[in-house]
Amino acid sequence: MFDVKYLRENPDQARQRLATRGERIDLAPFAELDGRRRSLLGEAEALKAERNRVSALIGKTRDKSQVQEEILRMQEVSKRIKDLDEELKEVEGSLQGLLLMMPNLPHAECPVGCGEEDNRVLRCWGEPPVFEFEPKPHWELGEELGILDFERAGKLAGARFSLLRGGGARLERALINFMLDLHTGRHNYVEILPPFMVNRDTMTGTGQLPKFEDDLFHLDDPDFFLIPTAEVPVTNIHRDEILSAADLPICYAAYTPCFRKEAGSHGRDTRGLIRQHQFNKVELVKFVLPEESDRELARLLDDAEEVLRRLGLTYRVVDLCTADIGFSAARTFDIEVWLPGQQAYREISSCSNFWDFQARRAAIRFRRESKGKPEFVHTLNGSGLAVGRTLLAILENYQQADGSVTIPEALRPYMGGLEVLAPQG
RNA sequence: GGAGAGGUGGCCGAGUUGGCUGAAGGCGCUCGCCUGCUAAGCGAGUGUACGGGGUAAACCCGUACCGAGGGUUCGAAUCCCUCCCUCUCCGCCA
Repeated sequence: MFDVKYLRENPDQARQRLATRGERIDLAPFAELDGRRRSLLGEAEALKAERNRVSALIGKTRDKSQVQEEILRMQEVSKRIKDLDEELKEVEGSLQGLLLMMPNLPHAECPVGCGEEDNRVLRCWGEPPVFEFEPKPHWELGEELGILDFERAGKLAGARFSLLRGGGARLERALINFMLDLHTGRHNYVEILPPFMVNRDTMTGTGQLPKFEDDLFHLDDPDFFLIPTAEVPVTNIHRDEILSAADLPICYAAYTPCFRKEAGSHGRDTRGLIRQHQFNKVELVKFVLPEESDRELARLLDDAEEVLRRLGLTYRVVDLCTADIGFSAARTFDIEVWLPGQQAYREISSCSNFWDFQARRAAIRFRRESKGKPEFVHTLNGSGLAVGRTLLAILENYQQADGSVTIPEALRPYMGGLEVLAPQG
C-alpha cells in the first residue's frame, strides 16, 4: 500500500511510475478524499478538544446546576461530533478502499515493458537433455508408470486435481523434504508450518484482498480463505509487530499446499500437473532492512536456483518487466525449468521484492535503535520451489526410452535408496 | 456443543460506587552518576497512529487507542449489547 504522504506530495511521479505497469490510475479521487478527510478531521478534533476541556470542568464542579448550560451545549457538540465521525468513517473507508486497490510501484531497475515479450532472460543454467527418442509429456509418463491418476482425481474432486500414487506420492514427499532440508540446513531459513486457512486481514496484508478475491477458495461458515501460497500466512506472522533491527533479516521456509481457483485461465494447461487447484510448494519468505532488500532478493533467488542445480534440472532466470510483475511486487525474477515433453521453459519459481508495500498493509515494522522511530521492513518471497512442477520436470527430464524415470542422485536418500521409477512402481 | 473465568503499555500487574489515569506499582530497556571489574545502588527517561505548527531533524499543540465494533452519558478502561480470542471443567474427536 502507498504512503499517503508520498501520494499527496508526488502525484505525478506516482502516476507515471504506475503507468509503466499498464495501469492508468486517476489520482483525482484520492486527492479529493484526502482533502475531505483532513478538513473533517480538523473540525472533529477541535470539537473533541473543546468537549474534553468542558467535561473536565463539569467533573470538577460539585453543583451541577451551575453547569447545566454547559452540559446542554456539550450535548449539541457531541451530536455534531457524531455526525462528523460518521462522515469521516465513510471518507476513510473510501480512501482505504482506493489505496488497497492500487498496485505497488515498480522498482527503478525493473525493465519497462508492455507484456511477457519484454521480459529479460538474465541467465541460463545447464543444457537441455538430448533424447534418442521422442520425449513424452509427464502426464503420459506418469499414467504409464501408474504414479499419476488424473481420471480418478477428477472423480474425487474435478478437473485440475491430481492424485499421486506409490513412487509418485513418495517422490512428491521426497521433494518437499529435500527442499526444506536444503533451505533450513544450508541456507539458514527457519522452518514454519502455518495454518492453511486464514482470515481476511491476513489476505489483505499480503495483497490478495480486496482485489483478487475471485481467485481464492473461500469458506463461508467461518469466514476463511484457503491460502494460495505460504507467502500469505508466513508474511503475516509479523503483522502488527515492531521488530528489532538486530532480528533482521528473518528468513522462513514453509511447506504448504496451495489452493487457487485459476479463474481466468480456462483452457490453459488443462493437461498434466502444470496448473492445479491444489498443489504443494515450499516457499521462502524474508523480512529485511530496506537497504538490504535488493541484495537479499539476489540471495533468495540463488537459494531457489540451488534446488534445481542439485536436481540437475536445466533452467533460466527471467527478469520480469513492469507489465508482468504481480500486483504487490516491485521486482520479480522468475525461474523457468526446461520441460522436454513440451519443448519449453516453464515457470517453477517466482522470487519477488515487495519493498514496503506489504509491510505497510500488514504494519510490519522495525526499529534501528531502541528509541528510534519505527520504519517499515521490506518483505521478499519466492518459491523454493513449486513441488508439483518440480516433480513433473523430473519425470520429463529424467525419462528413459523404456518409460522408466531415473531418480536424481540428490533425492535418492529421500526415496529409500530407490534409483528408478519403473512401470508398476 | 454445554458451564464458568478472563482479555489493560515490551512483560507482570493495579484500576469495576463513570471524571484530573496514556493509564499506579514492579520488571525490563536507554542515558547519566556511583563503583577496581561484575553485581547492587542512585537519578532521569522509556507506546503508536493520525492531524496541525516548525524549511527540516529536534521539538511543540491536538485527537484517538486499555481484544474488536456499537450503545448510554457533558464525560467510559470502568455501565449495557454484539462479536473475536484465551484459559478451566464436561461432552466429542485426530
